Amino acid sequence: MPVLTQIAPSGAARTVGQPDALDLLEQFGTTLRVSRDEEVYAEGDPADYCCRVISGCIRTVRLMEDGRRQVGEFLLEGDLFGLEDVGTHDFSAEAVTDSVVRRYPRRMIEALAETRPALSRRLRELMQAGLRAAHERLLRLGRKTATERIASFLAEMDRRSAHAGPTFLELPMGRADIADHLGLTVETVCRVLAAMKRDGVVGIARTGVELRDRRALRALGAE
Amino acid sequence: MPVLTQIAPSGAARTVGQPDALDLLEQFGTTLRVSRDEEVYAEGDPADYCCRVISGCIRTVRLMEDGRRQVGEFLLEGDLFGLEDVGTHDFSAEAVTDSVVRRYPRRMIEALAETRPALSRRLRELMQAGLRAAHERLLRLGRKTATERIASFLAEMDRRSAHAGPTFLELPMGRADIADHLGLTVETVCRVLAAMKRDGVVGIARTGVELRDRRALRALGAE
DNA sequence: CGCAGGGTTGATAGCCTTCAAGGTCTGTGG
DNA sequence: CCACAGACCTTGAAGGCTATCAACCCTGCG
Repeated sequence: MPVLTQIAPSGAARTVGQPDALDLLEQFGTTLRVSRDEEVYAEGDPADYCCRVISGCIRTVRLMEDGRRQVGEFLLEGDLFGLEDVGTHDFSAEAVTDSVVRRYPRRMIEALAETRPALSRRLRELMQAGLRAAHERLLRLGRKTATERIASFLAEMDRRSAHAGPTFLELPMGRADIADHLGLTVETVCRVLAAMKRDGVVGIARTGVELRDRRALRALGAE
Repeated sequence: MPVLTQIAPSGAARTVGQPDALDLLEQFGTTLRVSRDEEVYAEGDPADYCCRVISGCIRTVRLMEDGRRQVGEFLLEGDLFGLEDVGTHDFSAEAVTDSVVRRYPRRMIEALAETRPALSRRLRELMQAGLRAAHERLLRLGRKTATERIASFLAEMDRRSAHAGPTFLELPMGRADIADHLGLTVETVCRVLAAMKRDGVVGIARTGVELRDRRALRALGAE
């Protein structure tokens, strides 16, 4: 099954048949099924593999001694993760929903990158994108209010999602995951979403939000 | 002058004469002098160059409409920056102190990386490190208290610094820069530092802190 | 010697958290 | 098909951490 050629470089749908340098890894990949809340790998595990989300949603998680939790990022269909870890994983990776993950041995990636400039370039591009995203989130956590964080998070998910409906944005993760991603509490996430609903910016469902006013949302996100 | 061979991969002193894949870029580099608060490049500038700190300290900065400011990171001697930007720079880069920066054309880097696996690998390593650092900072901003942020920041700077004295940690940046890096205000930075001083963890000077108790500092940092 | 910029300290306020109590949905078993 | 249990979500009240506002201090420099 030519899984990878169905999946876009950045997670959006891409023309089937377009070759991707990452396809070079395909023959060394193994498929992994992870059910909801199951770990793909744990913090501290040897970072022998890089992974790619085939379907579902994965979160990276860092846990502090006292239980405080940071969700580093949410990975969607097509996204790679675990690429940055060397030696051991700094964050664990857990399934937000039942997911399928394809796993590639890091040694094989490194070896192939030595002789395949296209792959090497592709990896570099992916990490550049990861860095830019991380810096964006740094601003979000460092200087934005709760409302701005949530608005910009929704806008980000909107951009990254496969756009099932033009107006409904699916959020596979629970409120707690969102809170731990944005440096907030569950209660604040609920309250802010409720306020946005009152203002007619979004409609709220358990599984996602209806984007009633994307312009207002962007404005609230202060981007 | 073989500048690069004097500078370590990770910013720490390295044996002179050890070849570094980055040396390949050296012939295409140009040296730039930037004085305090001067820009190396602005947000939105075309990202035609990657830079490296030869001496001094650089900060990356993102400004919001209303004046809120996020300092993405501080770059010290040997650090590369601007590596992640494609098209245009997402953050500006400014000199914290009078600095010397070496600048390499991105096209040249890309071109060389195509044929030099060692360089390509090195770039990948640098971005991996950058990603890990960014994720660490995400945890810091998302889930840590003011005291924890400052303690872990000091610990980070201690790790990265060239260790002039074994006990005095130089902080080239002002309190405002630290605040904007940690998502705090100047006043909070001052108060927390004062509290740490009262507790005998650090001594305070305008230009840095004396690390009186590194163990206590790590504990305060909640790492 | 006085000024300017950065640093420090104090008082008050506000945003978000914490603590608490329902409410709602989903899946499971009768 | 329905009832129930538990997880998740939502809403309310009170408190705390950090921001804001304000004043003062210190230090380097013209």
